This record gives sequence, structure tokens and C-alpha cells, in this order.
Amino acid sequence: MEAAVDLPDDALYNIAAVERDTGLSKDTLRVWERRYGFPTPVRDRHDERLYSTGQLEKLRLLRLLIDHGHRPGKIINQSNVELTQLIASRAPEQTPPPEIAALIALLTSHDTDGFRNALLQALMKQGLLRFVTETVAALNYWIGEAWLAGKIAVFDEHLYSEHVQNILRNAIIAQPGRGSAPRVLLTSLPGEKHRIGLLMVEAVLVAEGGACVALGTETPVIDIQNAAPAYQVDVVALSFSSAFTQNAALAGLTELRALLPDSIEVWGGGGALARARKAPAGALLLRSFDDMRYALERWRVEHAQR
Amino acid sequence: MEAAVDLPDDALYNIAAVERDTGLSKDTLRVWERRYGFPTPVRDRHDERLYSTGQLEKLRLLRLLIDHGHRPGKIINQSNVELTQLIASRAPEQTPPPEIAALIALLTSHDTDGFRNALLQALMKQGLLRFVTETVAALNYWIGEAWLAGKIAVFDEHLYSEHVQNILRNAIIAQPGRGSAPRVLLTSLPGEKHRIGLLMVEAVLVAEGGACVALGTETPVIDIQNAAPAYQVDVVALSFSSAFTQNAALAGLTELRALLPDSIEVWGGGGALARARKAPAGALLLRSFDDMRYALERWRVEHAQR
DNA sequence: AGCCATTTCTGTCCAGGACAATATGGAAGC
DNA sequence: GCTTCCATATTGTCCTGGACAGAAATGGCT
Repeated sequence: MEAAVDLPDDALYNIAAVERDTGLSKDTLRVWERRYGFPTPVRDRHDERLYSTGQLEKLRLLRLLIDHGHRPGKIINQSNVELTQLIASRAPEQTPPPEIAALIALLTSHDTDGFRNALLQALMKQGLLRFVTETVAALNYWIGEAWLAGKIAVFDEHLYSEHVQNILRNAIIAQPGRGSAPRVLLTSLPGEKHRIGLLMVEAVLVAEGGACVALGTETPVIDIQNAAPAYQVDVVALSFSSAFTQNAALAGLTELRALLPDSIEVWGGGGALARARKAPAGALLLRSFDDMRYALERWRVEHAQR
Repeated sequence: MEAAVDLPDDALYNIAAVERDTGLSKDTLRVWERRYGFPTPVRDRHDERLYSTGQLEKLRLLRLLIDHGHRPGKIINQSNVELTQLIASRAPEQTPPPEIAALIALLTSHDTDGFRNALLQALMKQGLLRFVTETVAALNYWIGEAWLAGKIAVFDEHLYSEHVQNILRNAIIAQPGRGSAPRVLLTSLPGEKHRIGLLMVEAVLVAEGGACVALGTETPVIDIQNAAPAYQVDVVALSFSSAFTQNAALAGLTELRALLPDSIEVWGGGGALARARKAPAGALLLRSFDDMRYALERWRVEHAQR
């Protein structure tokens, strides 16, 4: 029994590596072992945990399902195969429209140049506004689905994110005109890392002739409070992907609303708020890009007479 | 139920927030308290640690000095003032060159368009390679210094990062030619969020005629392992900013080296590795952009005969 | 159906002990 | 003088097992 190459199959990972690769904290890993009897890593000579590749794999499946609403206690004792089926059964066999399917096919065939060119072509054909609200939005959705179904690799998703960022940032810079009122400060709260949503909003804003001060992701509330007057913005807009809890998103909006002067509006949008019933007092919920365009128009009407 | 209105100055941070803001692990924070008597957070009604703004500040100074070679036990009982002096004495009263100072002045005056235009102008004047290795590198350094000295706000740093990203991504896309060998897969490991370093590397690579597959930040090792053959790359390059521990960076390189076939080279660079003594067997340490250009050249010579 | 109270579940925090990995400092050898 | 090696000191990470807050699920009420 001799392997020509070191097979990664019998590799062992210490708890720090598992935390890094699964996003599950060391405390969580230990408490799962204590409560549910999984994972059961072997120990090295100094009684430190060493996790097998199979356990690491299962932990990643669990993480995925938990992020999509399953409870750990219900699924932790199922086998890898059962978990994979659970993931597959989630989405009722739908297929994306052909344009989107073609783009995804380019991505999964690892044809980086082809994918980039196809995106650029779609942008040219549709213009920035439609490109963002139709193509990119649909891509986000269907790539998420494909990922759940195991049809797309994590690294493909990374590459997708990079390409879309490149193209959107490029288009935003290229947009003619310097933008007028309202000036919108755009960012997300700590914990919210999803950059594409922010860039999509920025693209729409710029396309509609607004001016955008983009701070990127994960700005602490206090720093937003300080930045808003410094940049003399009219609106502070926050994006919450579905990685955020709806409650956490609403709490963030409420906190920010309390900290900012009344003259500055607070807008919130994104997946976490798509199903929210009502906005916190004094804040505005944007459930779609159309909502945002109406909000822009309303702001301009209200501030027209001066 | 408690009514909590946070005022920035007497704000209190729980141990998770401090870990996030300082990069010191919870274990380290607790063991320092036990051993050295610092920090001494107050406790909430459930005996959980709450760190004051001042202690958070001191912890950040300590982290910084430790990253620069000081030992914790020697400096942990000095005051904030003494630590600040220690930092100041580290870089003997230097001032940034006038071009850099002018850019920083635009940034701190919140003149977003002016800052953007000045960056674009520098790029046009210098070309991509010099812009990255001179202007952006210097800006990173001096903005870090300005932050240490309290001369720059967190949100200004966020805005800086966004603008540089816009410009670099724009320049990378605009670069003529599709790039040839070697094909380099470029990313960072989970925990390493610093995007500008990655983009700088990508810009230099592209400017030198290489082909780059950029996966963005925080790609788990397993996914890198899978991506490398899928994209048929010749080299996997990882970037570690000084937010990473040197040990963690070296461990990551070692792990990756073991998982990838010998035909794929492993390169690592960035602040965390700047003072590393020797590279893990089979990996290459790049301590500067020049190192990277030499490495590219060497690779091309070695693979010239076909 | 919607709303509120109660129970269950789950992640994070705690204390204090242990030890591996690294850095330091000095002695020995070239 | 300079490296090389080894003993010692320092420092970060991991361990166990207990506790509890906050989120989610459940049930009872209008």
C-alpha cells in the first residue's frame, strides 16, 4: 500500500485550521463534540484535536445548511450523503434563463477571459442600469442556487465576485458627469461583507445622476456617524445581504437613525430586509432597485424648492 | 432590561469586539490579564469582560509594537503615552514626500473628487508599475503612520481603500494584451482581508505580462487546492498583511505546499512575512515587489526550453 | 391569522491548568 | 570577531467542564 503522491485524503487538521476553513469557532467545535458527539477528532500525543478530511467536509456541509435555516441539532447526526441530498432537494428543479445559463457555463468551464468578455458584452448591450438590475441580479441568484446544488465551486464564486467588481467599478468610473444631489453615503455594517450588493447600488445611483460616497463594507456605526457630516451627505444608505439577520439589520438602522441629525435620511435595503414588514421610525426600506429610484425621485421633489 | 445609549468616549467593548479590532485572540486577552494584570476590563452583570476605549487603544498600540519586534512582557505595563513615544521613536521624525503629503491632505479634507483625480493623474504620469510600487506603496505606509498619530479617521481610510481599488481595477482591465506565462493564482487565506495588497500584486503581475487568476481575499486552503488545477496555473501566490501572524502565514504556506503538486510553485509575500527568516521548504518568500519581478523572470528562464 | 409568553436550543464566555513553540542570552568552537 | 549550540524564559494556544444570554420554536390566547 504505497501512494505515489501524498493523498490529501488522510490529512489531519488541527482545530485552528478547521476554524479557518469552516468559519465555525473553536468553542463551537468543542461544544458540538460535547453535546452531539460530532465531530470526534482523534488526538495527538498531547491530547490536541486532529480532524480528518471527512469530518472537515461534513462540517462544511453543516455550516452551509445552517446558514440556510437548518438547525444544527436536527442534522448533525446525518451522514455526508444525506446532507448532500438535503442540499440538493432544497431547490425545486428550476432552470435559469438561457443568457444566464450561458454565463454560468463560461464560469464553470474556468474560461476566465470568455466570462469577462461575455459580461462586458452584456454591459455594452444593456447599459449600466439594466446590466445591474437584470443581469447581475439574476446571476447572483442563480449562482447562489448552483452553489447550493454543488454545481459550482467556491473558487468559481470567488472569481465571479472579482470579475463583477472589476466591471462595475470600471463602469462607475467611466460614467460621465460628476453627479448631483442627493449625495449618498453608502456602506455596510461590521459583519456584512457582501461587496457586490454595495457596488450594484452605487452603479444604479451613479446611473441615476446621484453622487455617491462609497466607504466599502463593514464600517462601524460610530464611524458612519462621523463620516456623514464630514462628507456633507444627504442620505446614508446601508446594504444588508441575507447573511445578516433581519432583526440585526433593523436594529442597525434604528441605531443609526438615532445617531444622525434629522436632516440626513437613512435608507436600508438588501436581502435581509426583503421580507421586513415595516421600517424603523424615520428610516426608509428599499425592497428593490425600483424602490431606490422612486426614493431618489421623491427626495429630489421634496428638496426642489429652495 | 437595560437602556443602553452608547456614547463614543465611554463606549465599552466585549471581548469579541476587541478580538476583531485588535487581532488579539480571546485566549491571549485572558492570559495577559492573568499574567500581567493588563488589561483589566470591568465586568457586566454576568461577569463578562467589558473593555474601555482607552484599554482598546492601548491594546492596539501594543499589538503594533509587538508586530515590530517588541516583547509583550517588556512593554505591557507602560502607559499609553510612553507607548506612543515608543512608536514615534521608531520612525525618527520623518515627513512624507510632498506628493504623498498632498494626496493625504486631499483625503483628510474630504475632497473625494479631488483625491480621485489626483490619483488618476499620478497613474497617468507614472504608469501602472511605478504608480503601484511608488505611490500606492508610499500612501499605504504614510496613511498607516497618520492613523497611528491620530491624524486620519477610520472612514477616511475606508474611502482611501475604495478609491485605490477603483483605480487599480480600472487600470488592470485597461492593460493591453491578455498576459502570458506564468499563470498565477492570486488570493489570501481566511482572516486576511486586506484587498489593496492583492490588487497591487495583480497590477504588477499584469504590467509584467503575466496572467493572473484573482480569487479575491479569504479563500480556504482546500478551495485553493481545487482551483489551482482547474485554472491550470503555474504559480499560487498568497498575500499576508501584517494583520496576519508570521507563524500563521508560514503555516498556511507549508500546508498549501504539501497539498499542491510539485509542478505548481507556491509564493508568499506581504507584511507578515517581511521579517521571516527562511521560507518553508519548497515555497518562495517575496519580500518586495522587486523580489516578485525576479521570481517571474527566474520562472520564465527555467521554463524557457520546452 | 396575528400576537405574546414560555420553553428549547445553541453559540459564546468563563476560570485556571498545561505545554509546545519561539525568543533570549551565554558558553563553546571556528 | 563571528557563528553555532544549548539551557532557560517567555508567550500563545489548547484543554476541560460549567454557565448563561439571545435566538428560535412552541403553545396559548385573542
